[in-house]
Amino acid sequence: MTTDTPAVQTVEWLTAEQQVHWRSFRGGAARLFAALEHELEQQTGLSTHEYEVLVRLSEAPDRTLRMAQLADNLAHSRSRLTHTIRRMEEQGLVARLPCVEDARGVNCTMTEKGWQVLVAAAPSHVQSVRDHLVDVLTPEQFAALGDAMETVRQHLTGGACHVE
Amino acid sequence: MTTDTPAVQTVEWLTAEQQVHWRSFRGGAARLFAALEHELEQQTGLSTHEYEVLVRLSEAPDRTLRMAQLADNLAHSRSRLTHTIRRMEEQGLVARLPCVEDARGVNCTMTEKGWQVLVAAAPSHVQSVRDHLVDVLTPEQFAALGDAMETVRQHLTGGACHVE
DNA sequence: CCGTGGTTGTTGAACTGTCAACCAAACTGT
DNA sequence: ACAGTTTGGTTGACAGTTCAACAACCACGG
Repeated sequence: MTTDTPAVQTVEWLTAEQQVHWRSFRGGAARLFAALEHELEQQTGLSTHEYEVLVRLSEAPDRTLRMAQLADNLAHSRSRLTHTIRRMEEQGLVARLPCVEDARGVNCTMTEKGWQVLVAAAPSHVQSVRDHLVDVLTPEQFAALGDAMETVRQHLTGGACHVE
Repeated sequence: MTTDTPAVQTVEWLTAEQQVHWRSFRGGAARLFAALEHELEQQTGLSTHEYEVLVRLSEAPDRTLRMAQLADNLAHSRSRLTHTIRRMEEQGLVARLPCVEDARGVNCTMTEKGWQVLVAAAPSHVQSVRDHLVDVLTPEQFAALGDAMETVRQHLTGGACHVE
């Protein structure tokens, strides 16, 4: 944006080429995530959010994480996570335990059933990711995609973190 | 789950490197879209879905599209679009008219108010896209991102590509 | 020790999206 | 002409998300 132009348009618009790329990105990402969500749901009964919860827990020490850490990992709001975990607890996939060091805290851990469900779900999900993303691109394209989005992610989480 | 999980399955897992890229992509895209959604909502009161509806209509002949075309453009379900359009109609942003050629059809058109709202919203949204995506990457990175996701999109839509 | 302010997590209401059922109009084949 | 099928769009119930308010707890300075 220019400093002192009182012109009608102080905004720097996207070039035609940039707009094409932006729309490809938005449209492609939306369709990709929708397809993955749909296939995971059909094949395993899990939503991608539930799946991600199980993945994070499976990688944590004692397969346990504080609610806040889990929320940060997933970039979900606290309340959203509370609701998700309550539903998963009802299904027996996870359990909540009070946190010893901090009485405010809640430790979320995955149950044996949760582990089984994850192990059963992972193969088909990985296959979906390969089918619709990894194997569709050249290794160089896929690596470039990952690198670019890592830059975007770090910029969003490092720099001026918006309110909320 | 980690890639060196005992592979009982015959599934081809992601390599460690692929997994890093996949997670960067998923995490970066999720945070990016969340940030854009949040900023657009704060600055203009529109959701990104409503914004996209207005964009598509603004580009169509007579600023009018059939419901099904709009739904396909946005990759939204019919019922979702019906709900969205009903809400936007209540806000006076769009209007629905019966379709002459096909009595089943409904033409959705944007009102003058809808146009004004879009014109007012576009600059800040474009700026958000620049701030969090376009200007964070090199032009080459951004172009590669767009190209890769265009490939993904075409693969998912069966190669049938209507220009967005 | 008390109070103030920040953090952690939950709750319930309002909103948005999903899914299946549905109606009406258009095509299809006989 | 007409039953059967397909397409276009809507509806209502349900599931998931957001938002603001809240309760409980920590941490730090009088």
